[in-house]
Amino acid sequence: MLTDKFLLKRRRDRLSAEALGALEDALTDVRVVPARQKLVEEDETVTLSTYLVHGFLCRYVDGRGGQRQLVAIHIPGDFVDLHSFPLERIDHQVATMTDVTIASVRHDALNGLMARHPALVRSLWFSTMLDAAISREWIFRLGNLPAIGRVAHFFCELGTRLSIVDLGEGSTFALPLTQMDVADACGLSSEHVNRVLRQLREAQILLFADGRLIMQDWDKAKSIAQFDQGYLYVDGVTD
Amino acid sequence: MLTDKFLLKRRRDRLSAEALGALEDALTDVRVVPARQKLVEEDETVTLSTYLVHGFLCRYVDGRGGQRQLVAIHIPGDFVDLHSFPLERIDHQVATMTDVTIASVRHDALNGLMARHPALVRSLWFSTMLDAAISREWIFRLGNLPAIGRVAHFFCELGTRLSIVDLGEGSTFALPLTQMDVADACGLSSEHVNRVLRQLREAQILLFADGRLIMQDWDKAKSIAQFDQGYLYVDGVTD
DNA sequence: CGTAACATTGATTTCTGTCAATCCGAGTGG
DNA sequence: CCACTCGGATTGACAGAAATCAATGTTACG
Repeated sequence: MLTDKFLLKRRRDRLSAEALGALEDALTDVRVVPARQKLVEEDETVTLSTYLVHGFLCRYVDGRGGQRQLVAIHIPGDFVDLHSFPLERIDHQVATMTDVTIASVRHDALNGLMARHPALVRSLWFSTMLDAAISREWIFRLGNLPAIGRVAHFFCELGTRLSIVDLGEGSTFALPLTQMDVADACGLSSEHVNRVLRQLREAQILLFADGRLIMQDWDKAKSIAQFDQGYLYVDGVTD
Repeated sequence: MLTDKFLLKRRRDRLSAEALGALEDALTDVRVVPARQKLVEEDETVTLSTYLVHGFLCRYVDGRGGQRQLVAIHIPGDFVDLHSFPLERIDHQVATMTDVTIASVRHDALNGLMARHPALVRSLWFSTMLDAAISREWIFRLGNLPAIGRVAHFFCELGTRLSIVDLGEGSTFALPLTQMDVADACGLSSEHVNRVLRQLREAQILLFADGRLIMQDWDKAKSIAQFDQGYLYVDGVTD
């Protein structure tokens, strides 16, 4: 099922099998898109939303000087731009980071779906609020953490999110991003990210290379990152 | 009416008079709270949401070192923590910045309201998505702008938002924040904010003193801030 | 084999934080 | 009415973090 990972461990059980089935059926136009392609342009009026089945996707804002600020990273199970459903227009770019498999839902189909399955409204709204909670944490990361903390926080978040949807084995995660991507997410230069990654590697905290993230010491990483997964709203975890 | 400013110039007309009236009626417990009080604590389970009638309010995350990172500022007409309705728990603190007048809506009342007025769902969801769009812009501000740009961007945003709800006269806005508040929002030290404010003042771009913001040169301010109000979703403005 | 994208390292500059001191205005209490 | 205090604003000197600039290395791939 395409929606296997949708809200996994995040109150997924509040959705009836029927509602989930209806959502699954509304997902059409499953397709593969190659890495590094723009999917949606800023200011576009949007009439459908994208659900990510496989691969990594990002949303970003372009600065004047050609810099790029990532505002979100999406992993399988995420609705990428569901916020465009209430907003109707999008204020940033959406692009693939790796080869991805995506599916689409037409906004008019969503309207019908929600009318028939009221519980779905809450789940979809909740899903967009999860993204918002993650955005807030990114604000904290950028505003309050030094470079090493930002990078550690970024990887703590992604490791945790990947675990939630059962991607990764133990502390090893497939994460085929470049150091430039990490830099764009953390508001740092790629050179500095490189230096920080060396520090983290030498301190045996985490290893990021060859498109793989290995969390060697979660406790130390969380401490440096001031990371607390509460904002990810995992079932049963308040922490 | 309490809800006079709710979604003003933001598709407010999509709400019928009945729906808006029902929302107004659901707002109870109108009260005044003094400046610098916590309203909601992190990790609290929340059963009601706060609507801001008058004054300024903020949401923030505490860092380990006692630093404070603002993640949102709210002005009259904003639902402060409507996101707690789908999330049910809150992952940050809510506090007043000035004396405020607030009203509350019980979440169970919202459920009933939404059942009777389906259009209200979209409006409330939209309102939380506006907050999310602002969060994304804060990420851009913190990740990509130098100090002077961050401060200018912060004031461009607040000036624009205050204009939208008809607060402020011309380019003058009552904005009774401290330099420390600005620092906490922009991820800077208060000393540096002070220096940056002097630069902006000497360049005749903007003036922030005595609880008042005066935008002297919007164009220059927007340019330094790389500010584009598209993300505020003002009716008819795509810009 | 050559090229291009990405990673790595070093030298230097720039920006911003920290520390320390002073200033100012609004209240407060004697 | 005036000294006092306190929170906030201001300024300067200095230290530290991260950007920038410049090379070099490495790998994958056509």
